[in-house]
Amino acid sequence: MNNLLEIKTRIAELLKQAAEQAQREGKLPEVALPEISVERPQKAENGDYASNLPLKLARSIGKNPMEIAAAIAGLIPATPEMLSVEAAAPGFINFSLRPEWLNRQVDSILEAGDNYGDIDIGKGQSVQVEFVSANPTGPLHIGHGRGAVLGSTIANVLEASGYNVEKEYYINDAGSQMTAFYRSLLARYRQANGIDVEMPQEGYFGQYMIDLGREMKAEYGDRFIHLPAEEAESELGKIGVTKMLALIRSDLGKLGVEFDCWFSEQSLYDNGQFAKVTALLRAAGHLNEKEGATWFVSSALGEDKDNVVIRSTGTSTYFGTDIAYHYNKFIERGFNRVIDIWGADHQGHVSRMGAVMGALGVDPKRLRVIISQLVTLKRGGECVRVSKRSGDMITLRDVIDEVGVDACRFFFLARSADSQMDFDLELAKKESSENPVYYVQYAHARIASILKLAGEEGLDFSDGDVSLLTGEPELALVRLMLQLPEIVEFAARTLEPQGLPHYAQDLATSFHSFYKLCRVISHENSAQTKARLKLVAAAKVILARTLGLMGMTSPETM
RNA sequence: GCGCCUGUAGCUCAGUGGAUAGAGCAUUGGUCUUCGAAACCAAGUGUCGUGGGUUCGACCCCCACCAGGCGCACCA
Repeated sequence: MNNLLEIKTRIAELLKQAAEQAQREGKLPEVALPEISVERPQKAENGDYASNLPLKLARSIGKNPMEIAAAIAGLIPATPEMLSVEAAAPGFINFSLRPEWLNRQVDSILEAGDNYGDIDIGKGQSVQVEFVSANPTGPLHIGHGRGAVLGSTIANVLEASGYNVEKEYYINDAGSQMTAFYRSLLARYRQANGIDVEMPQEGYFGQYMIDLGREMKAEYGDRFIHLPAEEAESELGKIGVTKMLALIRSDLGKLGVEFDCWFSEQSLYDNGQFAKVTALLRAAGHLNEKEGATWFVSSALGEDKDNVVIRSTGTSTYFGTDIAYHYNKFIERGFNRVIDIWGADHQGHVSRMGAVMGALGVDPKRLRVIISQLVTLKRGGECVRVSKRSGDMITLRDVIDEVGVDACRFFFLARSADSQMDFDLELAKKESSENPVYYVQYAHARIASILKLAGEEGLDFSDGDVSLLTGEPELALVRLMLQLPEIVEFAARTLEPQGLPHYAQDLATSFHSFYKLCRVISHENSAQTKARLKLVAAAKVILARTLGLMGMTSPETM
């Protein structure tokens, strides 16, 4: 038994066996047992784990929960790791771990090293996490940053949970927004060449397009001026998209986000996959023709209405290609699970994708769409615009430069994807410089500094005896460190990683508090010094792992 | 009008149907001759939007309403 995740399962088994034994012995009536939940009490005085099984049973048994609790608790055998099993009002059974078991785990943590926290709920299943996927029509804004941080962290957590993870960026390099981008670029390029032309109405008016037009002129001169518009658009467009993607890739790199695969929407047409999928759907009766367009009959699958997949002009809609894209994900590439992270403006798209799963014969549970709510950027309470369609904007890069990568990541992660958030630049800078981002990193740097000192003094603590770690601050820190696998498990199961930053803060608090109360390197007590150095080294492992999962750095000095 | 999300401390936000609802910021008081004071310790603040319901027990589940956001295209 090497971590608390296993202990939790073990406790549930013990409870089940004890309850069944009580029933056999006639101490409890024979009723079906409810699902046994084992939780972590909020108050330390209630032990390390608790179960509400007696409270749940009281319903069907019609007995006082405390009596049930006492009956069950009395039948739970002694185990090497458990100090006590107690019935507690109003009907809990509380479990406390032995200090001598707890402190021994410090050695396990050191042994596991960077792998501590790994669990195996994924069992090698393949899962694709697709996120950001912004049109390559301009720089990323703060909202994309939120999706990027969320997606990369979810990918990290799934990886740590035993999944085989692939991170993908879907490049919308086809469709009407790209056409608008091409036309805008041609207009700006012509303007850069001194030709007085108007921007297309649906165009991208940001300053970056003017810059891009000038850049094209600087690099290619008037090469595209004399081409027919269509040809110029396409030639310029190809180069422009490449440049935009490079920009996006570098912005994401700055945020610490990298992808395994950049998947082109256009490729779905080029390799015939779109045609293949529409043929399949048509054969299965999911498509019909109406008003000159081809519709997906989602109303037959429980949706409010049908949706166009191929316009009367013959081009596919976003929805249409997304069907082919998901066919590709599930059928062609065979991912066991797919997680799509979309912005709030794609909300309406979610339920019809569910219908698509049905039409493709794929279990809808294999697709999970996470909607990350809007981010409004503020500066001292004033709204700042982030739209790339019009005018000046603050880009993701600007925010990272101003606030810092680690602070950005921490801020995004601490909030649930479901809540829309105000990102106040002033507040973010202020809070991050004082707390909680640097607070956590400071704990790591402090530990690094202690270990450095130990090294300078030639202290070898590899033979440290962790059983000496019996003080309350020491054990409190150990208890918290051992929770990492549970934090990872929860995040992986719910795909909500906001537990990580909160856990990181708790760890830091526990460490700082320990540090204040317990002198680590002491010349009077070499055995205690060695034991505490082990504890501190293990705390460093846990902090670094937690920060690593969040995609944050673990500084040795600050 | 319909759908999704949100409403918790002055502010920004956590909160797996359970035991006295939490953290940071801000505010107020203490702590540095010893390993990093970017730290520690202590104090205070809540009709958990409102009203019903389910339950032994609800911030959490259900219904209605109020407020804010986002969708509801042959845009993406």
